[in-house]
Amino acid sequence: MQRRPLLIQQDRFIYADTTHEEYGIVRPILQDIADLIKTPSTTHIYQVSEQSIWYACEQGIEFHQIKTFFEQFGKLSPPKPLLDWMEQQFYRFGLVEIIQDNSGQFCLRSKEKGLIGQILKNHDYRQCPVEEGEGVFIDESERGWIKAQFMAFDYPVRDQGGYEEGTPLPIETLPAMKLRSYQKEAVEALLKRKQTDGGNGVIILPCGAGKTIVGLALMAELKQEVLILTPNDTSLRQWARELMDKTTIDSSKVGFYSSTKKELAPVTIATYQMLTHRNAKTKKFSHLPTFQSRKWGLVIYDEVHLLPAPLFRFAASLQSVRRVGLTATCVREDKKEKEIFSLIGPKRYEIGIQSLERHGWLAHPVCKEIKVPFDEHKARHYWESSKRDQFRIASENPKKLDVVEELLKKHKREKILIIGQYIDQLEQVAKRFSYPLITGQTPKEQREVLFEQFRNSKISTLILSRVANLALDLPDAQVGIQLSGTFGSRQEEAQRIGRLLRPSQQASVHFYSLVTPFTKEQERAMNRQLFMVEQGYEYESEEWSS
DNA sequence: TAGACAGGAA
DNA sequence: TGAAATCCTGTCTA
Repeated sequence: MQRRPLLIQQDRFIYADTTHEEYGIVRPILQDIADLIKTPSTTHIYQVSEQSIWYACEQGIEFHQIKTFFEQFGKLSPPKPLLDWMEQQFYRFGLVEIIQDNSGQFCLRSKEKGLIGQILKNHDYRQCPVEEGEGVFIDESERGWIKAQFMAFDYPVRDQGGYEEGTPLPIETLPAMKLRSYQKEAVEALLKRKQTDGGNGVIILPCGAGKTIVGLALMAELKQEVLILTPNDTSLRQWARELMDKTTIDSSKVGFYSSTKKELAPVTIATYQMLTHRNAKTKKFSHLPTFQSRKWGLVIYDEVHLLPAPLFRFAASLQSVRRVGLTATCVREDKKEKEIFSLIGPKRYEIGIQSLERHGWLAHPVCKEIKVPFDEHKARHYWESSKRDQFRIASENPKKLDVVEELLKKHKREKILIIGQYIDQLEQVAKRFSYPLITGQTPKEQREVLFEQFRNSKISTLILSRVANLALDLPDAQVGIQLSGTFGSRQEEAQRIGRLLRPSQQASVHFYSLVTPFTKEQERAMNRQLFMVEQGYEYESEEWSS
């Protein structure tokens, strides 16, 4: 009993001993049923959540299998309350369904009597006959709303209502576009159960793994009109470019719907903000109705983790349309994860950096955390400052610049990106090392010029503010130096490392994270690093001394 | 008709 | 927790 790797607690936390010989066996299973929360030294702390269990259900895992797993690898026998709670979650999954009967009417049915009335209080629905439990007829347009209501009470509804077909659109991918094996798998995972609940969901692929390609392949499979929603202008253009390059579609069939142009076309690419915009006086959505007027066969939510809350209503109104969310990061940190689960769909496909690296599609990342202590003067300043200012003071630790100097020397033949969060700090770096700095203030043309020079190796090093997080047109680099980061989001880390990992001739790339030890910044940095740990990599830690 | 810029939003 | 970036609309200029 004693020599087992897992400590399973009643509070849904699981402590895994990473030095244990069996950790390699339990890790993949843990990742299927729980979320990684913290990684202090030789322990990985996981947490079981409602969604992590539903995901397991989705994968076809059964309750008794988890129970056996816990019994086999737990130091102690698993706590009964936890098992009961988990069993309850398994029971909830699939308890409520939406189906379409032979006459085309939608029916919401529950295996448990009274549940529908309890959740949809004050709403009268006509009873519909079911073999077990109870059922009511609902209107097609209510599907999204109803699913969201049930989700609010932790009942995930299995939507088997199928889809309406969109307006046909002839589109093929060009022969030159070869799908990689995992891209093919992703497309199949999404479409495998076309008629029921298989045409929607989330696909998780690391940056640089070709999410757009998966989108194009889906379009070519379905051959119906498409609405593509993206977070910004750059990815808007990116989608258009890829469509032109890799499919048979004519540019007259592709429309931009953004601040400058407002075209609706068989393939329409719009920004999220466009859809969320409200009229200042009437408070009504300015553009939503326009989008609802067309018969889409597919809606693609690019970077679905950025889906803004007001858009959930739009998403809810489009439940009869096939939809796919594309993202590079686990959506699960987001408080809105449940809405994405119920309105876009469950995770259908995920592949990690490690498997892509093994096939040579991504470079091998070497991540190092360098601890840069304050000098005495700054240390005093830090401790005397208010809690509010401490994070920034630690982030802007001037000693970090000395480390940057060392790193620049060490990697002088490689292309380097220096990334930071505070403009003041970045300006200091730019001044000291005489490299160009790009911030949100930098005009677009100037950015492009600098990117081009960097690509041609005319400049070896660029200094970037948060513009780096989502800018798709940023060229490849082999070294990333993170001076400071935001309040510990894995997403940010994912984007920044992903930036470097884009397929390149380089076998490995280096990512350095500069952190002031024993400060607020270090706590946050630990959370950010979870991203790579989750992906199966470890950060090496190093103390810097001058 | 296009672009530049200010101001507001989330 | 807070700073920075982005996108939208409307207005002005050429």
